[in-house]
Order: sequence, then structure tokens, then C-alpha cells
Amino acid sequence: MDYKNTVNLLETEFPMRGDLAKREPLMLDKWYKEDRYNKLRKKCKGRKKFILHDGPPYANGDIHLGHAVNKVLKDIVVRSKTIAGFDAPYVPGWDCHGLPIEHKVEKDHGKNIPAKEFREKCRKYAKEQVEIQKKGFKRLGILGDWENPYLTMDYKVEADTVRALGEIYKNGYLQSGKKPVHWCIECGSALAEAEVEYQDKVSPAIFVKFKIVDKNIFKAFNGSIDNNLDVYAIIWTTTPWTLPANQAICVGHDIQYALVKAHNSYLLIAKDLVESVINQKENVDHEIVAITEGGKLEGFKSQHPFYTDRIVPIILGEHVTTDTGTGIVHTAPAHGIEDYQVGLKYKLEIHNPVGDDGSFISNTPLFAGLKVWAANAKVIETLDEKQALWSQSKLNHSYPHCWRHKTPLIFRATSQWFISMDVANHAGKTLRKQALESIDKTGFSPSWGRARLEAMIKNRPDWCVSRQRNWGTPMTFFVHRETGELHPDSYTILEQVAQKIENSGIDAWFDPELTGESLHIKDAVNYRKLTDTIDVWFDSGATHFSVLKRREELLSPADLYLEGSDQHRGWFQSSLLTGCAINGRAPYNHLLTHGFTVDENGHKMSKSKGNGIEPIEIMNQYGADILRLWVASSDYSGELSLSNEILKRTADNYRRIRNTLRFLLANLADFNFANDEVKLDDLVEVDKYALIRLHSVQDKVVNKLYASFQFHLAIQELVNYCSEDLGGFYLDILKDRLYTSKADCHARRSCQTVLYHLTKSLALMFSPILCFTADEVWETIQNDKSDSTLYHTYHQVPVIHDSEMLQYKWGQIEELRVIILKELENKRVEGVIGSSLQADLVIKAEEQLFEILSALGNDLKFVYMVSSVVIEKATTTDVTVIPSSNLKCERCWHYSDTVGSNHEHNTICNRCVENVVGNGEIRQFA
RNA sequence: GUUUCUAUAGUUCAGUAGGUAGAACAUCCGCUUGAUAAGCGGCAGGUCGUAAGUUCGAGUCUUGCUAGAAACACCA
Repeated sequence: MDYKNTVNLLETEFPMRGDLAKREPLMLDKWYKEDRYNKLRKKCKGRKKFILHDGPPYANGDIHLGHAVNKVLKDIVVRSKTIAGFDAPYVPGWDCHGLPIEHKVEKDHGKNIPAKEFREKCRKYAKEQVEIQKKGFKRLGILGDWENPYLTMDYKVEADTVRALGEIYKNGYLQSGKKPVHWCIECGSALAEAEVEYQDKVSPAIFVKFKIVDKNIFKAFNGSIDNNLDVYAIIWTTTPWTLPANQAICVGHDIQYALVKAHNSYLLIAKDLVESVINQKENVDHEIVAITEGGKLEGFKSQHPFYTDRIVPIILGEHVTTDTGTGIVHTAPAHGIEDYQVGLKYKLEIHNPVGDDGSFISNTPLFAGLKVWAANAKVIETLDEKQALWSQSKLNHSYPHCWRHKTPLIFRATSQWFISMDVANHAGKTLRKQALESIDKTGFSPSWGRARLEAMIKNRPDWCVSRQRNWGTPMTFFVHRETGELHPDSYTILEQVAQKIENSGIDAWFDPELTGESLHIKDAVNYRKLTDTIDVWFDSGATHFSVLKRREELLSPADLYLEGSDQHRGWFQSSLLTGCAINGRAPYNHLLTHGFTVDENGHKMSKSKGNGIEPIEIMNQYGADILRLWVASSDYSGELSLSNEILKRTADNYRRIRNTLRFLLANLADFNFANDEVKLDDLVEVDKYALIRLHSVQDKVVNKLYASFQFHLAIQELVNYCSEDLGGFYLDILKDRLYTSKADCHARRSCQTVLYHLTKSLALMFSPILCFTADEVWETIQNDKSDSTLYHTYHQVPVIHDSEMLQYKWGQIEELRVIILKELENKRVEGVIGSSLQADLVIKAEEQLFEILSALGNDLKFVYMVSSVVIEKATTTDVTVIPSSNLKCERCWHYSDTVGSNHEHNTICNRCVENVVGNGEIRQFA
């Protein structure tokens, strides 16, 4: 008789190899045909909501690894929350306005396109990009409302973005002001940072003397000083034309300044730069007579070098260095960002004498009508006449140029709109204060996010929200032609306009037919339409207002915003500010950030280095589940590193998981839970122990690790569990029972009952990460091709009584197993045995362990996978391995003295006879 | 340059209140051939980025340095 046919070797449709690259797309087709997202929404109706609000990626270009990491993390959150019993809708979004798209369209169609047509082309381009990215995200297995995403260029969203600005205006935060921007004289317009390129340029470099008019400055110094001599602070500049706009000279608080006697006057220069400045001229006798620190110079007045009616103060600035120049910086707030910022601090006038065409306006003394470049020479000449020039030379340095004209740019103050950080609202609170208070109430993962955001809010300047662009949400205000004031009815006018935008998009505002008159605003003739657009960060920052509040299935504040750490400066902040300015609080309760992707050496990925890896390539080679597993295995609080080796290791882990699940499914192929379940109290003891372990692992993974978004610890716990608890212990010792006991006997049904719980629990626990594989398992175990893990909550693992006692007992048994395995290995190395079933075991054990082991009786040998065990009471624990002298049972491979004792079945043992022709063996413990 | 971070075996990660460094995977060796392009066992792998300091004692606390990341700024 061929006893092989009497062994329960089962087959499963669940393939060993995932073949994910090929099969995932087929699964996706099915999922979308079944409309699983909407089906899920119906099933979740009435549950507590969990809102993860999607930060909109910019609609330009194929998805890269960073996108993939971000979306996969979001998906793991959404899926794990869903399975934990929440209603967790996910509405993906896209950021559609803005410069990069304008550039792309300009590049493809030229730049002399009428504005309306230009915007149409931008809209069309953005739409195409959205579709491309959407396809990639869906391929990743991201679950979401892909049929109805939100786009910042949706008419409704555009209208609500306008309304959001209206609310901020109503609450008193919107202000006009001047700010220096990169200005191209040829374009006659402001340039964005991205349109600026740096090229070398030769500029005049001049040292200029500012006479200090306040003799009290000597009190800042110690030393013997001649009070009758004049003091000149020397500044250095490479843009002489900015001197007409000079409002101050700036020193560093901690920098040492020297009073240098030369040419019968005193010069003020940073101590470290004295020689280099004096040496601009030849043979100057000089002597340092006193030293002081910059902090003591604050407030003293000096005389502007050529405008005699202008007295400018010495101020302190953090940007002052002693690398070059004199350690004293000429400050023209209209012509430099740092000058502007320090100017705000000291309330300096932002005086901009330069017109749109780059020439000085008509009321500028000395230089009216001159182009700034021509003015350079004239300024130098004037300084020389006034004897305010110490020296001049040329400097070749890197300087900003227009990327179109390749001509040098200037910094020039222009009228802009700001959301003010420091103006108190009706309740007496500034936006900065509200934002800081909101940060306090927000949760952060990792926790340092709070400090980072806080530092940024504390230091940030007012938010300049106006842009001189075409493809953006318009600032739908009317301003007075002369005063520049907003129309008194702005709030109601804005709502009128918003309604039009809701119907026909932002073009409604740019339509020349839309005028103050056509809207019947008061005093229309004296008001003009603003042509500025809003900073695109405002669009996305206001989505709590334009999306969360508007869509029925969503809520504001959201439970969670989840983005890369760069968004502390970006979306987290723009959302916080609009949230506070509109509603007085942050639009989120918790912020979670992840790092960026780097290679195995921790270097960022870039095309030029050639160390980049494309998500599409990973999915085509390994499959989305591998990519997802990599994301889940990484500690995303720092950088996520990826290389071919890391991918291979990830695929190794995947195979282990998959094979464990396959083994479970295969051994459940003849098991029907409804009919074959063994009641808890009747389970074989080691099966109870396995359930206890499963319960504890699930509790940790679900309630501790998933709940705190520590996915890498969850996956580690799960993989360890599959390897250690299951592969290395439970499943290994179960094989004998599964294969050799009678198919429908209690012993076998007992462990199948546990395998059933195991499979369901594991499939659900893996499903937030391995969404494809888990559902593949799920269809098999449920025997229902249209079921999904998504439609279920975490498995209810049965609770075993006396779990502590059983854990202790089996813990002891497992500990001894380690010693036994080592001893078996020793004998294997000696060549005494091969398979552990060739061994008989003699265990010497202390009293307590002896009792535990003895209680298992005949079942103990199955735990240690040997042919027989003899236990002896002793004072110390000891294990002896003896090769069995019995015959090997052809069927169960145990060595037994009963082999041959049955005449009809003389090649198998009595246990097997019972299992083949009897009622099946009895197992109580293992 | 500033701010906020990161740095533990080949790889991914643990390391809780400072007390002789852990896991999994991979490598290597062996067993098995009834999870088989699988499974099981065993050995080996680390001066915890670096240098000081605090301490009886530091991967764990402090400081400097180096390398890497993000954001911001700058070249007057």
C-alpha cells in the first residue's frame, strides 16, 4: 500500500510566487469595476469619522519616489483606520495653479498668447498632468475617491479660495505694503525666484564714507580720543545706484569695530577688516585708537553722503558679516530683502525712487531719468565730488539675471498685499499668537515637528500673498485709483464675484466686461480692478475652507495632515495661517511628517548623480506591494533610503510573509469553519497557546503600533512573528499533526481552527500595507471573490482562559527547546543523526520543569519533533540525544518499536494504523 | 551661514529610568525533500559617525567636530 496517499497533503490556488507586477493590475481592474471605494463608504456609514486631508501634489510631471512614499503612508493610515472601525474617506487633491505650469505652457506655445487663451492652455495642461499622476497613484493601490478628487482649479474651489481671502480681509489681516522683488527692466515686471538665474557680472565696488553727526559716539569707545576730529563710517557696495534709496547703515551686534585714525579723521571699520580697507589706498598712515562692539553703536546718526537733508541711523542687523567689505552695510530697504527686513524692524521708510523701466523717477534729486546702470557712474562721480568716496574698484561676482533676457535684475520695492502676522484682530490677538497657540494644541509625529513649526512661525515675516501672474486665483478686489485703499464694500463685492467664478472659473474676474460699473459698486469710477493673483500656497493652504468644509463626507478640522518635512514651511504653515485667520484655529489636530528618499549612502536622489529609482520601475519589476512594504519597513521620521540591495531584502521579507500565508491557506483547504470548528475549551493545549500568542501580537500591532503610526515596528513585529512564533515553532511542530492524523479527527480540526483565526487575523493586519496580497488571501479564506479586507474590522481573536498559566508553561517548554535544538545540531554535526526524528531524547529536569514536561505525556515528543522522550528528575537540566534503534515508520517518519507489529500494515507504526483505518489518534497537548 | 533633524552588525530596525550591545533578513555551514524556485537548525558579523567631558560606570547625558537631510537666507 502506498501510504503517501493517506497523508493530508493539500493544495491551494494561492500561488507561491506573487507575480505581482503582472497580477496587481488585474486586481485593480476588478476593484474599480466593483467600485470598492464607494461600496466601502456605504458600509462605513454611521461610524466615527477619521479625516486624513490630502495635501495636493503639484500637477506637473510623472510621479516620483517621494510622491509614492507620501501616498503609500497616507494609504496605510486610511486603510488601518478603516479596518480599526472608522469611516475614513480619502479625497485626493491636486494643486493646479502657479508658475511651473505657466512656464511649461510658455515653453510649448510661446509667450505672446492672449491671457485668456493662455489660462485655457494652463487649465488643459494641468488636467492632463492630473490624469498622468492619478494613474500612477492608482497603480500603487492607493484607495481613494479618484472619480471625484479636488483640484484647486475647480471652479468651486477657485470661488471658495476667493471667499477664503474675503474672510481673512473681513477679519482684518489683509494689508497693503511695499516689498522688494526681483525686477526685470526688460520685462517690466517682477520675476519669481524660479525665473532668476545667477551669472557672473562685473560690478563697481565702492567704499563710501558716511559722516557720523553725533559726537556722542565717542562715548561708545574707551581710549584717548580727540573729540574734535570727524568720524566716518565706511560702507562697501557693489550697487552704487541703490545709494539714493539709502535709509540706514547697519552693523553687527557682536562684531568688533575699530576707530582708526587716518588722514586726520577717524574711520569706523570692523576691526578684522581694517587692513583690507585701508589698503584700498596706498601708503595711508593709520592707527587703531579704540575698539568697541557693534551693539554699542546702535542709534547714532550719520549724514547721507550726498543728500544733505537726510540723516540716517546706525542700526543692528544679523546679516552683517566680516567676510568682505567693511563690516558696515549700506541699507536701502527698497532694494534688498535683508535691508527690507531689517528696515521693517527699525520702521525705516521703504523709499523706492526707481520706476518700472529701471530709471529714477522725476523727483529724484541728481539722478532723475537716469537708468540705474547709468546712475552707477554718476553716483560715484557725485561721491567723489562730495569727498565721500574712499576708494573704488571692480568686482566680478555672481549676480541674478533674467532667465529670458539674460540681463541683470534689480531689487525694487513694489506694492504688494500681505497677510499680517502682527496686527491684532478684533479679539486683540495677532495671527502669530493665534498660530503659536494652535501649534500648542496640535499633536506632532515625530515630536520635534512642533519645535520646527514654532520656530518658523516665530520668525516669519508677513505673508506676501499677491503675485503678478496670469495662472492663479485672482485677488478680486477693487482699489481706489488714488489712495490704493480697498473699496469699503469689498466683502460683499467679493461674494458677487465668487458666484461668477463658481460658474465660469477665474476668467470671470479677468473678463474686461466685469467692471465696477457692471457690478454696480458705489463710486465705481474711482476704483480699479486688481490684476494680482494669489500666491498658490494660499490655494492649497485654504483647502480646509474650500474642500474640507464643502464636501459632505469630510470635516474640518481634519484629524491628520501627513506630508514630507518640507511642508513645515509649506502647506502645514499656509494651512495653519489661513485656518487661524479664518477660524481662529489650525485646520488639523495632528501633523505627521516623513523624510525624503535617499540612496544607501544617505545622499539624496538626483538625475545627475544617477542614483534615483523610479516607482514605476519598482512596480514593473517587483510590484506595488514590495514598494509599499519598503515604505512600511522604513522609519520615515528620518530619511528613507533605497537601493537595489534594500529592495531585494524587502522582497525577501515579502516572500516569507507570502509563504507563511500560503502554508496557512493550503492547510485549511479541507476545513470549513462553520462545520469543523473545535470549541475553545476543547482545543489541543498548544493550539490554545498559539491563540494566546496571536492575541497578544494582534493587540500590540493594532492598538499600539498602527494606532501610533509606527508602521515599521508593526511590520517588524509581524515578520518576526511569522518567522519565530509560526515558522520556527508552531507551524513546524504542527506539520506532523496536519499531515498524518486522520483528516477529520479532533486533533487536526483543533489546529485548523487556530490556523483559520491566524489567517484572518494576519490578512487583516497585513492589509493596510500589503493591500494586494492581503486581499488575495482574503478572497481565498472567505471563498468569495468579491469580498475584501476593507469591508471588515480587525479579527476577533478568541480569548483563552488561564492564559497566564499557559503562557508560563509553554514558555518553559519553548526555552528547553532551544537547548534541545542545540544538542540535536551537535549530533547532526557529528553525523550521528540527520533528521531530528531519528533521535530519541533523554531529558533531565528539575522538579518544576519535570512536572510541566511530564504533564504532556506522549505528546511531548511532537513538541520537540523527535521519536521519543524520556524525562528524568534531576537537580540540573540536561539533554541527551540518542539515535533511535527502532524502525522508521514509512508514513509518519517517526522511529517506533510498533513498526511491524500490525500484520496488515507492517511498514507503519500503531499511531498511523489508528489514523489510517481507526478513528484517528487523540491529541491533548500538542 | 541660520533653524530643525539624522548617524547602532552587509540590510531594515529595537535598545525603555545611564550598569558587560538585541531581533529579523542576508552571508556561511548543516539538515530536510510531505510549505520544495520552499521549510528547519547552527556558526559568524558591531571599538554603537568622531573627539573630549560629566559619572564608580554612557549607545543612552553635555559640548565640539565630521558626514548626510529638509527649510530658510545670502553674495551688500
